[in-house]
Amino acid sequence: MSNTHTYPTEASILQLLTPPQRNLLEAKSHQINLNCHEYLFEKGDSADHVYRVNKGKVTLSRLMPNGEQKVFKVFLAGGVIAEMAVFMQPREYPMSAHVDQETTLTAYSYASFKALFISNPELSLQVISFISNRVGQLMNSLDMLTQVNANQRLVMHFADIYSKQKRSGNRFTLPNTKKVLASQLGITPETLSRLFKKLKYNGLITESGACITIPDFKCLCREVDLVPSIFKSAH
Amino acid sequence: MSNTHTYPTEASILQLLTPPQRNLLEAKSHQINLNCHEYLFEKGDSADHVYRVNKGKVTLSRLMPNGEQKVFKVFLAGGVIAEMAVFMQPREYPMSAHVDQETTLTAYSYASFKALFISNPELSLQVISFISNRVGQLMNSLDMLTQVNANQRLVMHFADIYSKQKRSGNRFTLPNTKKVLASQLGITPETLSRLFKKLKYNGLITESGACITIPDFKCLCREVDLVPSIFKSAH
DNA sequence: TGACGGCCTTGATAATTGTCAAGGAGGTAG
DNA sequence: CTACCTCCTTGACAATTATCAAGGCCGTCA
Repeated sequence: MSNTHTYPTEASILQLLTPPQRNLLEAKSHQINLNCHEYLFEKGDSADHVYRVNKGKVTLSRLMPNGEQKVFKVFLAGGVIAEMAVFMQPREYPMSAHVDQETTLTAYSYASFKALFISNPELSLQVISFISNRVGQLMNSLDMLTQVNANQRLVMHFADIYSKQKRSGNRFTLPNTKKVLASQLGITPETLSRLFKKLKYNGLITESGACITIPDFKCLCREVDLVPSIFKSAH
Repeated sequence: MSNTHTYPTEASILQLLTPPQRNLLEAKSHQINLNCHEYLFEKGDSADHVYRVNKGKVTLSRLMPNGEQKVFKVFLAGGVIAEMAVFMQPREYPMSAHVDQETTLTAYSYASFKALFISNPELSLQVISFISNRVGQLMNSLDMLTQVNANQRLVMHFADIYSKQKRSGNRFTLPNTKKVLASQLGITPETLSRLFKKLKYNGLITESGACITIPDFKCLCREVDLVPSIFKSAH
């Protein structure tokens, strides 16, 4: 589970900044090093910084009503963490972030962002657009997770990963362990294992290590009763 | 299903405005009347306006992969519609809004909001906060709908409604039909009916028309394996 | 090397939820 | 008043998913 190659990262607030604005932010940033099993922050901590992963891996998770730890998201190099949390009120991280390998990050303070926004009204507008889009995506996920079954969720997740990894052909790499994947899909590892088994048995996917190949995407969609048009919203 | 009494409304962007800002917006607004079975907008329409419900009821829904219409939300008098959609890119409504009774609304244009934000950087900051909070709420809903069972979702929904209706005692009123409620919870009407039946049989809730009474909330939580602390996030 | 501890898989079984079919209650249009 | 129509309920059954238990695989660490 090493990640020497970099994955394309999702859009972040940082990309809305012009080079001068970005320099201003970088000038006030500082570096952080974390060792295995350390926490970047815990749920409830004052949300004073946005972090960018330079090397390593950060896992965001939260405690569920049943007492289990649910993985919300995993950030690799390039990922930007807590870009929403610092603007929420009360300004507290809504979940915990820990690392299980040596990780280096850049920390940008809430105050720097605030200063940038105040002095750049057009930037603020872009940020409002950006976050509104995130709201739209979340509403889509919300339907997705309630209206479709586990099989369909898995395929949609494949499409999601695939669209973020602009690599050759019809292959992509699972960024996490299957246990984590199951947690993200809201199913148990056992159920996930069985879904994989069935898809492989039917020749709809091929698995070699963490690498998945999908010979015919439309065929896969048909199998699980999904219209391919859904994937326009993926990205 | 008349709604002569008003329900407390959720927080909206409009409430962030100072009186002068609000006046500016109102000056450029216009009124809209809709009759039964008319559409306010349909999914994909250019999202040029935010609407405020003055009288009547507006239902937001979207077409699911399986071809069914899923109700996302119902707005009564005071509700503010599409306050996020107008800032998304592409600027299109992500779902459809229709009315099934005579309804009057006030329409505020995207351009007016944009002008306000550009000339009031502090307002923009507040809006960023506001939307970020919405993101946090949606992430909570997301967990909720994937990690907990239908029984627990129902009880959490009760808590949500209750917290928004600051009325006497341990009673509250269901704002929608049970069919709509089932759709919002992501279950079938049949399943919902059976959940109600079981809760009533065990004396955990009493039902009289659209009015629900919960004698002992903690007891209800215990029954469905929920820690009451979850409800701090409600509202 | 061997022991331990994750993760992944598989089987057997149970719990949850959906589907299909039918009927009652209540409202509305003709 | 009657004929619809929709919502709500209930029953029987099927599909989906979780739970419990066990074993294999593959690391790390002593």
